[in-house]
Amino acid sequence: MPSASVTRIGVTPPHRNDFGVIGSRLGFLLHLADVAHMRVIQDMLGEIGLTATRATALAYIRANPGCGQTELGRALEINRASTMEMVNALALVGAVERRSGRDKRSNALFVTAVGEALFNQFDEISIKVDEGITATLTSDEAQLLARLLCNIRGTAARHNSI
Amino acid sequence: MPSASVTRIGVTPPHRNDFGVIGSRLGFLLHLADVAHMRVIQDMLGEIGLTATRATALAYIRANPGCGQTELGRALEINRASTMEMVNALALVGAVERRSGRDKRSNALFVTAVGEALFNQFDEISIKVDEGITATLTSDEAQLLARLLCNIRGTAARHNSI
DNA sequence: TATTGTTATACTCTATAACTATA
DNA sequence: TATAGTTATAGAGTATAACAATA
Repeated sequence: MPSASVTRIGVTPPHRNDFGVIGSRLGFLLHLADVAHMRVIQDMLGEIGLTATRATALAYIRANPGCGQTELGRALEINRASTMEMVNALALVGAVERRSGRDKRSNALFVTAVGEALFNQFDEISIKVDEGITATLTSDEAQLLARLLCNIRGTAARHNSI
Repeated sequence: MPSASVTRIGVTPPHRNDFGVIGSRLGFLLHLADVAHMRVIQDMLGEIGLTATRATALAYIRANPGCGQTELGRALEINRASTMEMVNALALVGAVERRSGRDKRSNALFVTAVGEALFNQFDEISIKVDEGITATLTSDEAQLLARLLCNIRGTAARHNSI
């Protein structure tokens, strides 16, 4: 997954693990859940040489072959300069290729065979981690959770774009 | 809230907003929701001169007056060196005080009057953002969501500690 | 020996600003 | 004028490693 910052919140004992009134807020719980989840993801991705951002970039390029860097950057919500460095990192390991794009300014990005293999490893990790989440849920709950998370994102995104 | 990294995922048009199979994974949706939510939080906290990590530190010290730096660092899941700098930042604006601790090695951290006022502003923001989340939910859903998020965190945290 | 705080240093990720070339 | 890519530089946040004082 592309990388913005997952603000950390307390977990590891020994500590009193008490944040007062803040500790019961839904937004706080959402963040705690995501930080713990992202830590698992990052640890597992680290073993195959990916970061969450780069893995998401790989997924985006794979789903949108021939996309340009600017478009990728918008999808990942990072600017062109940051996108540049990230594509460089993926190109360096041979996972992504820059080809000539629709005009002489733009690149067209493609996942290589190496990148495809890397993506498959990422996908396995993603599936395994998701199984860890859904294991604690009924299938109704999983479906509801997906809907609620989309709602939260939609509400927040609307706020962000105003 | 203390700060770990919220890995970013695509939001802003124009882009095809398609991450393929990854896009439907619960962990991915969880992260998208949290990134959007944390962006709102960080923006609002920025207006009162706080970061999410520092605000959470403030909440922890307030809930655990006299706690030491090491304990705080464990609660925030950052190491002692990072904790040092964060307490420095809070002390610099007069929100937190270091007093002598239970032995001559350790500090005891306290929220000052300035810090209390700052916390109240943080709390207002936290409440307002949470209202944005719960506005899209029934109260049953909100309660369920809280439980599910705690489950996810618990499962992931267990994984992290092995 | 272990713990607490501290300092110095370095790394990662992202941002800003300015430049080139195309459109 | 606006857009795509690029480069150089800087900032925030965290980590590692080493040190002093204390337990």
